[in-house]
Amino acid sequence: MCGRYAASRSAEDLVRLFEVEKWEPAEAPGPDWNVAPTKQVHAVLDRPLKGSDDPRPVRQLRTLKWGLVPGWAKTPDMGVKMINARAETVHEKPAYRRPFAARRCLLPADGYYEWVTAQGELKLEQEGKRKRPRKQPYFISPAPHAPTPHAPTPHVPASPAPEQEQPVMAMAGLYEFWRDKTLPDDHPQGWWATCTVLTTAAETTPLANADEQSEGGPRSLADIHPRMPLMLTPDRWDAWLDPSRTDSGELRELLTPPPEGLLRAWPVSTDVSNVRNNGPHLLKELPAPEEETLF
DNA sequence: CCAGACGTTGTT
DNA sequence: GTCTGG
DNA sequence: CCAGACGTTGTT
DNA sequence: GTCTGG
Repeated sequence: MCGRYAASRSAEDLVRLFEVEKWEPAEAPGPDWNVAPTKQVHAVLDRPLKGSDDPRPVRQLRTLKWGLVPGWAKTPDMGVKMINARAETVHEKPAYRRPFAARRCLLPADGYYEWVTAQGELKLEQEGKRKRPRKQPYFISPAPHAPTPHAPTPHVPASPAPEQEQPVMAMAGLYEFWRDKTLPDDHPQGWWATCTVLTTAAETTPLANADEQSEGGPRSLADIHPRMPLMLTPDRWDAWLDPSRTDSGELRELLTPPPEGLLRAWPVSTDVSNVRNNGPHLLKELPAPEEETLF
């Protein structure tokens, strides 16, 4: 699944990578290495401009709240549960089918986190020997060879071969609007804009960094967790975002998992487990994880 | 007809 | 055990 | 997703 | 809002 991720890129970088035409710098969330449900996140979407007569969709970078609240929800607390949508069933679920048909987005990330609980820890917990099982967090992100957009970099003519930067992980998402009827019509927070992350079956093939991982570590993403966020490679971004696409079958084809072996994973500090911790150090590989019994 | 769900994941 | 906050 | 709370009253 | 279960 995907219940925590990192999104540290600046709005300016995202604008360049996704060829965004319209965005509000004042609304942009700052870099966040510990994005949790209910937080504000960057989203890329194609939509007619707010308050414009022109119906043409415009590529925008907008700020959404993670946890989709369906338009018909009486209270917004439903969003807490709607942080993920299964790609296999998203076209038919009551909460997701409308946004799937009309409100698709990309959620840019550096990568995401998963927690692995060792078998022995659960045993110790039920025996009352441990109050809570220890969990080893992992950070999973696109390997340097993963496809990256070839958008023109402005103001850098004849630049030398671009240094291999960390590819952006564009997660397939849906967004929705919800009206808070307890607030007056003109209230600035009268409308919520929320989103969810699509998931798919985790890969069972070797990790992109399999060679560098220690002997007892995970060999595939499925070793870490049975589900993973659905990453869209750049060749699918336009089609996924295009609101004029309404054919459910065609849209579902876009949700076939990306080529295998694009992602790498490594253990990170348990600092990430507490949402109050933040910073680039959360992504750092643990030199000596205690994982002998994990896999 | 009305009431109630509407979601995903992991665990035993 | 279950809900809330982040 | 994980961590942390889970409650009320009166007093300074 | 819309579907399912009873």
